[in-house]
Amino acid sequence: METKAQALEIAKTQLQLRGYNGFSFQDIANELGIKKASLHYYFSSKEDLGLALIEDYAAAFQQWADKLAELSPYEKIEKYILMFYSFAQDNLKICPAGVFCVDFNALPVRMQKSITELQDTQRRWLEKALIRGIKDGDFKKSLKAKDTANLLIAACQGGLQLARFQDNCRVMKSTCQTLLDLLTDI
Amino acid sequence: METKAQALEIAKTQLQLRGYNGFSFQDIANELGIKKASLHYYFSSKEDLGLALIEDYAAAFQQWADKLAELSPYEKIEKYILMFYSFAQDNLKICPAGVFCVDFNALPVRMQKSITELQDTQRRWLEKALIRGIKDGDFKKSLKAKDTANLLIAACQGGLQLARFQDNCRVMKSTCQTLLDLLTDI
DNA sequence: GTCTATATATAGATAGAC
DNA sequence: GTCTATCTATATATAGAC
Repeated sequence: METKAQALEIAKTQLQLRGYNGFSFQDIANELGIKKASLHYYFSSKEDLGLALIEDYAAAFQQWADKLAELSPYEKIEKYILMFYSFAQDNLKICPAGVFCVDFNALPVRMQKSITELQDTQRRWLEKALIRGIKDGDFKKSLKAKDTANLLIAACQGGLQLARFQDNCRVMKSTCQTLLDLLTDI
Repeated sequence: METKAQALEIAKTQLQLRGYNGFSFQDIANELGIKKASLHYYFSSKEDLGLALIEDYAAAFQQWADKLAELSPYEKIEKYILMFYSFAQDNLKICPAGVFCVDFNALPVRMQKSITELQDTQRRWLEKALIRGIKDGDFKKSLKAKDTANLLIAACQGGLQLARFQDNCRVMKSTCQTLLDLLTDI
């Protein structure tokens, strides 16, 4: 399964650097040093590869979230932002959701479903942390958890795009920090 | 110039619905009822079309901004959000910058420059409005104009993506309204 | 300005040998 | 598992007729 895992890693990088239509089996094969036809042994179609990518991201998020179970709501939100920031730090990558959103209407239905599911999972995770955080006083009492979760996601995804345009990953961090300050009572 | 303008309109719609690599000369030609080869009379290459698209957006923004000269800083920001919201209302379109950001690394250099220029223009416009708005008390005194401008752009672009995923344009509006409330002292 | 015809490149995908 | 060879579809792009 070594080759399959390697192929997935390469695909993930390409996806976040050049978009879903911005890389091909050929690109992955080149980097892997095999022929593109060989890749069909692991992924019968590009849709198949696309689904594997999304599942991989979903599994990684689940694993990541499990590790943070003991942290405070505020710390969880901080870590969430840092997870996205680590994308920007790595060659100004943007997030997979931002990538798939663009050609969403042109994607196979199964991929559309898988992506929205992943987004829903993340939004619910944020919302849950925010509900407790608002109650505990980590965040402003006046906030609505649902709207705030959406705003956080938007700031992260939008922040990554700003970083790429401005060729400076710190822009993403300061943008999200500005929001974080606004969410806490000062 | 009628046909050229029509082609640009179709391209703009396709761009915001399916991404830059998500439509072809063929698609435009079909909708226009001509042959794809004929389009090369107006746009010698897809890069040429891409540049025309960006210039078109830039001109539209300039025109839009000029009309708002008399408004208060707060009203300007409100209008800025509404401009993006009108994208979401129209078949859950996302913004051109969000589209081009994804395949940015795969785009011709001239397009990259043109896009970042457009983004810079919008950011400077926001920043200028915010500097006055913060001074006038429209917005919180503690805000930094530059960071706030970035946060607003991120919320708009990210909000459009959320709307598409959640298949609900109002999500974009409530997300930005949540931010707007945070930016004003309440 | 628009057409037909064609060139060229590349994508995703399959068949079958090794 | 990986290869060669091949198929089909589609993209951008050009030449030249009308």
